[in-house]
Amino acid sequence: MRLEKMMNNTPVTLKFLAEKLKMSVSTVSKALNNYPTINEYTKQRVQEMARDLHFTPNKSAINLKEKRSRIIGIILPNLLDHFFTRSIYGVEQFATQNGYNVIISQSHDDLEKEIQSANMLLRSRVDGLIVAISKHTQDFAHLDQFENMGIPVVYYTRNPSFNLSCHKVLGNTFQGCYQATKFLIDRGHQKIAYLGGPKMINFTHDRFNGYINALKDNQVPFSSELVAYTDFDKENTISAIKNLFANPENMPTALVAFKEPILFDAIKYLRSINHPNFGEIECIGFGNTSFISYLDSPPIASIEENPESVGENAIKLLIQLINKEIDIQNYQKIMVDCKLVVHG
Amino acid sequence: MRLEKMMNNTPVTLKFLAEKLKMSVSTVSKALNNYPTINEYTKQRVQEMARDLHFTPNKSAINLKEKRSRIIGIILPNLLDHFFTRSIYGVEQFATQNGYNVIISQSHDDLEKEIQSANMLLRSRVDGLIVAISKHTQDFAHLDQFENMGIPVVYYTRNPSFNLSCHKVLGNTFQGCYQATKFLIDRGHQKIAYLGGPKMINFTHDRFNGYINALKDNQVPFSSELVAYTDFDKENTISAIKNLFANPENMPTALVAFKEPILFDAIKYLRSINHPNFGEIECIGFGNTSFISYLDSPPIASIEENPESVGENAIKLLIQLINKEIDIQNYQKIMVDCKLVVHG
DNA sequence: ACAATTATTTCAAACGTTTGAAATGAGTTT
DNA sequence: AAACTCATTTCAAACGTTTGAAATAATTGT
Repeated sequence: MRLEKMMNNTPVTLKFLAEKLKMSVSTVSKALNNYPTINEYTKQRVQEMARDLHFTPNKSAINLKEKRSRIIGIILPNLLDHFFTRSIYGVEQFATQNGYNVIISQSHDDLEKEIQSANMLLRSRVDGLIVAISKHTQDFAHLDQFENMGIPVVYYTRNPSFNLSCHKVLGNTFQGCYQATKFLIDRGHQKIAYLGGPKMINFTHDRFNGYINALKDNQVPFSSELVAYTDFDKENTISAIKNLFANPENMPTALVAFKEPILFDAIKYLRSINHPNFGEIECIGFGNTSFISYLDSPPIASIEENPESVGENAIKLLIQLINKEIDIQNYQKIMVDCKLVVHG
Repeated sequence: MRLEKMMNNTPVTLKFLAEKLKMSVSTVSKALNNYPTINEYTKQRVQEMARDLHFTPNKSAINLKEKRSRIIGIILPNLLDHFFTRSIYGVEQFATQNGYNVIISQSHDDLEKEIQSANMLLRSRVDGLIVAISKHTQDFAHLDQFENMGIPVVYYTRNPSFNLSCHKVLGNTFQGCYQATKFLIDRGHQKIAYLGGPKMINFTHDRFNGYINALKDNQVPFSSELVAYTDFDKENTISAIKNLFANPENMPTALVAFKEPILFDAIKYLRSINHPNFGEIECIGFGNTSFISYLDSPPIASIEENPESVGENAIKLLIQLINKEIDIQNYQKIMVDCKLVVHG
């Protein structure tokens, strides 16, 4: 009988179960949902039949009826950056514990694709959205739509710097950079170079401020010669490094870098030119990449951004917003501390 | 007026548009779907109003009516392995081009989680499923459900070795390993060690066969001393390497490894013990990790598995199955060639 | 002016659930 | 035996769409 059903591909619905059991659809529904008004024996019969016939409730129908999907949407630039994949882990963990499923969508740092993803998730009537915006997102109409429909949005990591009226969960990148700089100072460094990231990214400045403040608080003189900026392009990184190490009078003995891949390019270059002090230069970057253990001249430490924790904070906030435990207009800003991991 | 609507949070539906426009719901629906029987002017009015009021069709309702979701499910072990994230890229690309959206779900190599993911996707009535099974998947009931409901499933990369009756898309790991071994032979190596992966993984043997056949075809003598197996545990890799390099009479000059992270552990170990021939040993592993450029003693080449292409082949096959261009029972097996990438 | 044609709009049912209200049935009480 | 409980089941409407058939309106030909 099961086979028949499957052969002609009529899906098993409540109605089908009801006919088989000669009872009404509502009894079947209530039995499966364990309503107290349904007789125990009836429940048993229904549940057994449902199991035997592999009844699978149709989520579309339920969503339609319940006016919610129990789906959380995530939009992020890409899945190749371990920061994001690790953050997803934190989101998923807590989401599934709370009965939510997660749809992940990549923007590939393309605004058009981000808009498409947003529209798709809106049509799917996600109950909430977690988003790390693309590099090029200036206009937020496609994301504002959600709030306009009462669907809460939490921005994480990459977020609209100027626009204060939104929920944010961010790595405390100031604190991370401060800590790293302080660590190097404590190890006796007085000439600490800072290699910053793209100036458009909003936390570039926070990181720089962490560096500056650590110097100041520890009476280490600041020199603008020791600061340079790059992006993720190798050539630019090399020319930035050339500048930093240009003045023999003011030669850095340590380096704090915006992100590990950039740092690796820098280290590689310094070694390739056989820089005289290469062995003594101590480096730290944001990231804590697992590959560090394979490097011959590894950074002395990493600034671990705790992406899982960032993700977890984002989903926790989002669920509170969904449950209206926090008013959607009561905009929150959560900072997640970084941790300095010293490599051994 | 829009604001009112949004304030009391009544979502904009076809019915709402119809009332505003004083026409029937079906006219509105047909106008939005550009039915030829609807008057041009009416279409304009409807579309304008829909735009102004930010009408967003409810996908659940559409899915329910159309009995399909235009969603493809993907289940894979995790997102930290770049093989998988790169393969997703291939899937997404082609899927969105064909009007499908993608839901990604991680099993974390846990059977229980894989079952949950499968059930979730089944309830969501995905139109098709692409899956790389977990390490521990022996029983396939949770995946067979899909085919029983007429939903096609394509297994990719990790797949049930014994069970022939399923659709598969695989990297041609035999060819990849053959090519790598041949490359080393052509460079004059006669003592090529082979470091294999976990024996449970089904393509471990294919790779070994690639190695063996390349030796045979080129009249290089095979020695079982030159073969060892490990898993992803560093300790086991080191003891495997110790065995491979134990006999001074039979010292390898080259090494083919199952996967790059394993190879990196091996290289690291060999250097750490200051192996006398370290500089001459040429290594190749599966993967083509982007970090290779930062290593001091990088592999001479990588076996690029073309994950994007594997993903693309999987989704193409799946869509053909969904469209019934290929019969669901007509099980396909597609092999995607690897490419040897020589590092420069 | 009237039928015949064509263009356009509306009706109504369906998709698979959920759920409060109404109906039924079986005991209990008087 | 009528009235009242209480447990259990069923009814019926609703969620937001789509779509073939039926209805209506507009246009044409005679």
